[in-house]
Amino acid sequence: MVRTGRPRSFDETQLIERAKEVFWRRGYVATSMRDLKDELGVLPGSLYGAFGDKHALFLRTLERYAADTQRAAASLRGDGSPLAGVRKLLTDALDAARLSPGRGCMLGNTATEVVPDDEEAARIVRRAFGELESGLEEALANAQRAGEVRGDVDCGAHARLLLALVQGLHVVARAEADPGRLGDAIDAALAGITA
Amino acid sequence: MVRTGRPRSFDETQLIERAKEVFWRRGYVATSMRDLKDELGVLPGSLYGAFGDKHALFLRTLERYAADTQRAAASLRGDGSPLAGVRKLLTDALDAARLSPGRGCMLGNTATEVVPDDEEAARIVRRAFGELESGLEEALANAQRAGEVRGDVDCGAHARLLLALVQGLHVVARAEADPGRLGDAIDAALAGITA
DNA sequence: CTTTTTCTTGAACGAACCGTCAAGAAGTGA
DNA sequence: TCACTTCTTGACGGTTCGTTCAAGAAAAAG
Repeated sequence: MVRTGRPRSFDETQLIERAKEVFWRRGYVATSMRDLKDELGVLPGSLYGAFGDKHALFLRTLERYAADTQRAAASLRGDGSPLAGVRKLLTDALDAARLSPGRGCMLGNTATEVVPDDEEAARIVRRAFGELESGLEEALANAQRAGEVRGDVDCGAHARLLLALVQGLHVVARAEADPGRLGDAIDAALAGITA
Repeated sequence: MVRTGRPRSFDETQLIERAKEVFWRRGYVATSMRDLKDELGVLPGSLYGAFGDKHALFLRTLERYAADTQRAAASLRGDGSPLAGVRKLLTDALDAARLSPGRGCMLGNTATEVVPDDEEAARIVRRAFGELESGLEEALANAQRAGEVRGDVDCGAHARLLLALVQGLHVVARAEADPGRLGDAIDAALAGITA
């Protein structure tokens, strides 16, 4: 069956990408449908027709963000020094916080702002955090096998530490006049486990 | 000059304390003046008369929260094992997250939600984070002198690590089904520096 | 072409928002 | 008691919120 009727004037995927930027920067509650209309250049009727309502659109953008995070976690399994990969994930997070202050990590923002009142958003965030944690744990275990990390280190516990550290860096960097000052916190976290 | 006119029917300090709970739990934007009216049992006219507007009342509650945090940071300078004090501060944070899920740390919540658009709130959060950081650094230095922490540890860097860890624990705990699982992240953070 | 279907447009809706205000209540000072 | 001051009360205004909808536009199907 071929699809009939007037075609969409916008690309849905691209629209979600741009809506993601808005929700990421401003948060769920503070972003109004008027904001989205202005920033996306799409009138309310079309937005509601394509996505349902504000909450559904938000979940779509959050899922997209989570998918990006999953890709970053998966790249930890790539080749090269596992420990260097872990360090890169941490410094990338801090660099992002330095370059785009006031944006943070959308998963952390969502955990803080909407998770208490939104079980669907909670599931997405929980899964993304879980993937990040297990990706870090695997990478640390690989680094351990490669002799980059001391043998007595609890990789699971350290993965949780690093996950919390990433989220904490995003939070603290927002209030810091010079977020670069936090770089040595990453060194400190890794100094304790390197062989 | 003695104060004339009808006296307040409520205790201002107590009201700020209760308003703090509401803002802490729900955040700034999501808390309406109607919510405050209902939870505090004080009508709008009195609230505006006593505090000015919603933003001013919020800053009062944030300052109170920051003062509590400062007290916690100051208690790190108390007697007893400095390292044990540091550990207690971390485990207390996690316990709070376990006992009151969906509340987090009001400083971190504010850093995420309102700091990008509110320089006054930013100053309060920045100062509180600074006090926490320097309190942790002092405690670590004391622990180092007492031989509880290895001599080659950079106490400033590790203080920043622990500050970010506390904030990160609050964030990650919100999405975690069993926040207690994060306890070993604290162990991991301290295992790397103990003598 | 006509019909049918889908999308776009932008005005409009009820609800909720923050903040105000006039009237009454409850104190102090003389 | 009578002024005077301050606080309380709750209705109200102007704005913004998320959402809907009727009318017109643009494509496919026959």
